[in-house]
Amino acid sequence: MIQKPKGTRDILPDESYKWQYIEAKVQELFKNYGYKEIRVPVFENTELFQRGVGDTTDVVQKEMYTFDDKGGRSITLRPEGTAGVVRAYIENGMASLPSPIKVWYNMAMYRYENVQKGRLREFHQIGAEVFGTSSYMADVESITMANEIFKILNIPNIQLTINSIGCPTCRAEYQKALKKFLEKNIDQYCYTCQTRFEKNPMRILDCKEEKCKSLNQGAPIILDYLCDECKTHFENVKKLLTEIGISYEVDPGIVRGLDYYTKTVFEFISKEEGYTVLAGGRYDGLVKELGGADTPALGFALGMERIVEIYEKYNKENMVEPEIPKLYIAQIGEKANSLATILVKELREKGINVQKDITEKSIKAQFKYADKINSKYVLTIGEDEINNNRAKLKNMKTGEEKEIELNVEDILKNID
RNA sequence: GUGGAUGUAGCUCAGUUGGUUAGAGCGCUAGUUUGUGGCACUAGAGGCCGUGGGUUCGAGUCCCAUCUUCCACCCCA
Repeated sequence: MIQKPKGTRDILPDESYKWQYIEAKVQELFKNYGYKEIRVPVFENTELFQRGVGDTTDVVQKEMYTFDDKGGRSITLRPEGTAGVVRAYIENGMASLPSPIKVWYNMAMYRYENVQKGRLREFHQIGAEVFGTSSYMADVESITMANEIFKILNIPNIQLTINSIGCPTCRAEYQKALKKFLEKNIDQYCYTCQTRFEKNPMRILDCKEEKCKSLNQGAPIILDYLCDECKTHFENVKKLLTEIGISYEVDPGIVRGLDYYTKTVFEFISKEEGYTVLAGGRYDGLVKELGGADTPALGFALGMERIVEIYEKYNKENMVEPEIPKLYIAQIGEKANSLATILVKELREKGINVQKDITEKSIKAQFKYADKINSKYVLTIGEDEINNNRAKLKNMKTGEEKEIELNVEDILKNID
């Protein structure tokens, strides 16, 4: 048996309808916020992610599916959505569209990671990006829309945390100050923290070791180092969020793992599951970095596998129902089959979910099958029915049977 | 990349100190007065016991390796 590659999942029929439900809900919400769908390639030139996501990030350094194609080009399966969308924005001159430009996407991502709870090598993200606004109002609108997702899906216990990581100028200042602070006692920190020092010193502030926690007392905080512009921006975001009644927590420890973020960053964390379901932020420098005009932008992405898992947990009672057939036409004999085939075709053309036997089962087995697939009604056709042009329609739930005329109109009238 | 657990029918799992043709429940297929589902009964199909080595007269059972799945670190959605 050939099995699927590590870290991949099949989404079977008994689950896919839940995905469709969530996707439809989210997409409707996005539409009302003025977002339109964008679809971009699964693979891109490797350089896009190296420059966009950042050469030093873990994602680029050790998690990308990269290979040379037969033409010798270095190709990478997208590990995230933003870089490709930004590339498409630049390449297709979308800057000339009325600003702001809002797009959403729903696509698979690929990261060579070790598999664990809520983490796969192929996973799916729905994301939303806005181009052409540097205003804090865009940050708030984006966070508001994200927040709505959990409301419309009836998912509680989600914590919104926000932070500002400043612009390149103030962040550099901060990192200098932080390193200076950490340097004094770096040999007393745990091993992981020591390895974090060069690459990602801000992570040390998030360490759970008691020893490191106490050493971190009095460490400088990014928020104290923000330049005036970044500071005002963040204050405005917080103020408006409060005004419109969205509760949040400021967590100076949030550092997104992708290099392109600036100013506002945010995460929606499931308290039950302990992982982040949705995350995003502003990336004012990315469009320029990838060769476009200097364009402010921001966005977020949510993990489908994670949100489906949580959705199921909280919606056991009022779970969406899978689509079930309205009618099953049971048949006996060849003539009945011909008629059933025609009826089924015509009813389907009218948009009705109707099933019939295509396995040459006995009448009894046909009824069994109709019951298993939860068909609401069963119409039985045999010689007599064809001759009399009347047939019995059975309500499978109540067991009631009534005789109706054997034509599409009368069938439609009797199956509500 | 590191550490820990796991692997027997489609699914959930039994399988006794290594011993003959590997079991159950559910599901699937068919039948139980030959034109009617759910309940009950009967029968059937379906397993190279994750894979590859080794120990042994003999391995689902013991040893080694490897892969998968799950969990944690790192990192992330």
